[in-house]
Amino acid sequence: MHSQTADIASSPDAVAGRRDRRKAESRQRLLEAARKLFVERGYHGTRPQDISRLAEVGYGTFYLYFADKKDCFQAFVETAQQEIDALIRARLAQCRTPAERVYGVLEVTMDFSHAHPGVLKAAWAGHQLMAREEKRTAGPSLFDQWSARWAEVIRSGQKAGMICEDYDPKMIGYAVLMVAAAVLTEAPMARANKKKFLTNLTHFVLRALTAQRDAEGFTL
Amino acid sequence: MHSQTADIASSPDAVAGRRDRRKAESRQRLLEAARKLFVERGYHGTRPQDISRLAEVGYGTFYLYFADKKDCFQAFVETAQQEIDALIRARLAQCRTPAERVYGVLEVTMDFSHAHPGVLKAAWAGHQLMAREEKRTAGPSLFDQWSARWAEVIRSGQKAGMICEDYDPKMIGYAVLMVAAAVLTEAPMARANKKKFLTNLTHFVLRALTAQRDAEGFTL
Amino acid sequence: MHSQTADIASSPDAVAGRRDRRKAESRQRLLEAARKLFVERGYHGTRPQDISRLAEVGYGTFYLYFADKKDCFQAFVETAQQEIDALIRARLAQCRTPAERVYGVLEVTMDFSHAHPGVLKAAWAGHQLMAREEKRTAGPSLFDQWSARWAEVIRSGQKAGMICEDYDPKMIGYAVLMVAAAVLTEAPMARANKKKFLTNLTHFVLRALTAQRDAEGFTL
Amino acid sequence: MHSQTADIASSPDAVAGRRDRRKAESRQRLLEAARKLFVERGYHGTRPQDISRLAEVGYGTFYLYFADKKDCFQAFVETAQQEIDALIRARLAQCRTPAERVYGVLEVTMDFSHAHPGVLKAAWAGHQLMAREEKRTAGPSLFDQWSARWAEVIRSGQKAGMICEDYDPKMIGYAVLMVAAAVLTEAPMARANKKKFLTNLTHFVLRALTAQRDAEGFTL
DNA sequence: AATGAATGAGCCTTCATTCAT
DNA sequence: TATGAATGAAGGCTCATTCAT
Repeated sequence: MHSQTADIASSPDAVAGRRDRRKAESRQRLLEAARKLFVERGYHGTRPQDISRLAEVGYGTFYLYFADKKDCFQAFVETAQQEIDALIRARLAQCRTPAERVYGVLEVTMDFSHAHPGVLKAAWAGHQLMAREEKRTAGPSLFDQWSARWAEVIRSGQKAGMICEDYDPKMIGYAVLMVAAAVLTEAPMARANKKKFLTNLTHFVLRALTAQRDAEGFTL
Repeated sequence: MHSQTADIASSPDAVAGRRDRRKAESRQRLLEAARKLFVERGYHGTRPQDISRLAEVGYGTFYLYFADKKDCFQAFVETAQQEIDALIRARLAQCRTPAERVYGVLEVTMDFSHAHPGVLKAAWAGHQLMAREEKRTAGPSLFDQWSARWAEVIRSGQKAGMICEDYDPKMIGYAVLMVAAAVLTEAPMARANKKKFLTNLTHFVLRALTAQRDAEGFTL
Repeated sequence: MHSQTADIASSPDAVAGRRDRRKAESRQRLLEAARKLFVERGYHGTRPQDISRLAEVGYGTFYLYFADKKDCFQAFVETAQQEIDALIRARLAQCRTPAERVYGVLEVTMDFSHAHPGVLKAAWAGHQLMAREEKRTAGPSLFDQWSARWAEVIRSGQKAGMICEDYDPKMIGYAVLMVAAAVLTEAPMARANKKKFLTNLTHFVLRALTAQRDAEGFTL
Repeated sequence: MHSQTADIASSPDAVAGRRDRRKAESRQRLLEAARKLFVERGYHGTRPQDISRLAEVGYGTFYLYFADKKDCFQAFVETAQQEIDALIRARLAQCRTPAERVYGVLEVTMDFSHAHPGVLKAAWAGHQLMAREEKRTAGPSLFDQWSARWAEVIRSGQKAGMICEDYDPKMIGYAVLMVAAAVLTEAPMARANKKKFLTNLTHFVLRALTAQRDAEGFTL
């Protein structure tokens, strides 16, 4: 019984399989450590060494999985981006009206922000940091993607007659994004009274978007 | 014999005066150089030496006017803050209705942002950077101050019955601030079509704020 | 049961034989990769990992065949040395007069240098590198051996009355060696006009060596 | 009397002058330390730190005077080159016949090599090292320059009928250079019996160059 | 007040080597 | 025999700050 499992376990494929798993584990642990530290101390306050130590691997191991510190940070940003993105997509799939969508996205974002405090903030701030220092930012940023998605929501809302037609979708998409970003800047009031904050923001956005007669007195 | 040479050169007061002017000049030049560099290269990309060189003073001179690099950065932030603040105050003094105020603030902010590209963005981003690294941030941040001011605008608008009464002024103040911040994040669309961008944002905020019957269909 | 499977596969001897061949193969491939890389990038520019990868064996395999990087380098040097040595010996066996020997050696060296560009140069330069860093250089260097061989050629030429008797064989052996080294330093002119370069050098050395009346006018 | 000298000493120009002297001193000490260490331990065995420590300046000071380690090494090479160059020029100015020139150059080189053991060798070996790693080698190498100079000597000797006309000056210049290089490779025999070594080499080169009937028996 | 050479702790990164599989 | 993930000492270099002048 020992020899049998041993034979199976020691086949080249099995060895490679175990190695791959080990490898994936290391990367995962480094990424988790990186997230924790980047969030707590920011990009410049975090050394590759610190990440390695927290991940309980050697210093050099860091560079087996990331080309350099920047690469690791970008991996962190992308991971956070994908996580929240998946959540938002899932939520949006259940929403029909623009109102539901707005509320849904804000809620998901806020929930994520509470479950993983500082992550989105760090990812966002750091992303801008990177943007200046080098141009190798592959693809459109988190910011741009979400902005574009909001623009799309607005465009379809306009077609359905539910959103003011005089809006430029891209510009207003950007504005909505900024309001949503209020959630992740971690204003003290947001932590203290989540539900109320969420309701206020949602009303704010929906009233801003909803097609209706403008109140008298604000001709520009 | 001392008085004699002094007479020839200038009176003690005049000497002191010139010294002060010279001193003020050095500080001023350092501050201008700092602004340029912090905006162009960011906090971490700017060395005290760079600032000194651009200001055409000795390296050591930097430390005659600033305790350290951070101190200099904070001076830059405060200066930018005061400049825009003065402009906003002046503009608000001419506005009566909330609508005017909103439009006015957005316009002033945008004009400043175009006149001094990157300054507000750098000041804001850098401020957040500082906030994490040390707690010695004197006084409330640029962000907090403006947020409070918007809250005040909203509160008074509510009293006048022009702004929805169900809003929490602080929370919505924060939301409006975020939209205003869209102006200074330098979205490409903002530069390309300033007037349109401004109009869109203003409409957005005003519709969000204005007290009126909610459209049917967005019960939360 | 063991013998059975063995029979099906192959006899123990055949297995061992294949293993040896495999082993020799790995070493051979590592050595070839090492030569290529040491020549292209030099000692310090070549990592054991690079050699392993080019040889298409695992990183650890390198250390099954070489104690360390230095050991591998020395193996490369020795191999190159043996190769050219064998060629020179073969050529010398056909030469009778010192003139023939000189020309023969220069030609062989040059041919080798063209067939394997950079190898002798790298071996020579690297050898000197090693010499400083550690004293464990086993045996006399390539340089010393050849120098000694030239000394021998000269000594025998002097006995035959064909080479100036006032020369110290070792010193002049060294001088001839340096001229021969010109061949492997890869001067641009050597590549461009091989035949002419070779003729010039050979004449140079032979005239220098040949016993004859000195021209008037160069009393030292 | 004190105030007077103080006034003179403290004038801005005097301060600047003292600073410049101090600065030049630091560079000089770094360069001397660098030479000592590069010669003793070679390029890869010498760390900027070591150089700084030996020069008794801070680690960072090194980088005030050299862009990087390579730059420092090149400065060392150039310095050595200029020193020996000046000596050779001075000597050549006194020589009339090619014979004198050859002997003169060999003697100067050897004297320098004895006075500064290892310097030329290190400079030469290191120069080749650099050549592979980067192409920013400004201007022609030590090697190329000297080779060209010998070529010139040979060309003029040919015109005067003192050097065989069938030689290609550049190729033979290269050959002579190699023989001269024998001096700086520090063969053991060179140290032991300087005068004899020098005489042997000089005879060797002069016989090689001198125009005369070739001995019978070495048609190529 | 002004200067700029000097400083050295600390950063990011590499690579020869090991060892569990 | 073969593997390749893991290691961490060591390397080159930067930069905020000081201090003698």
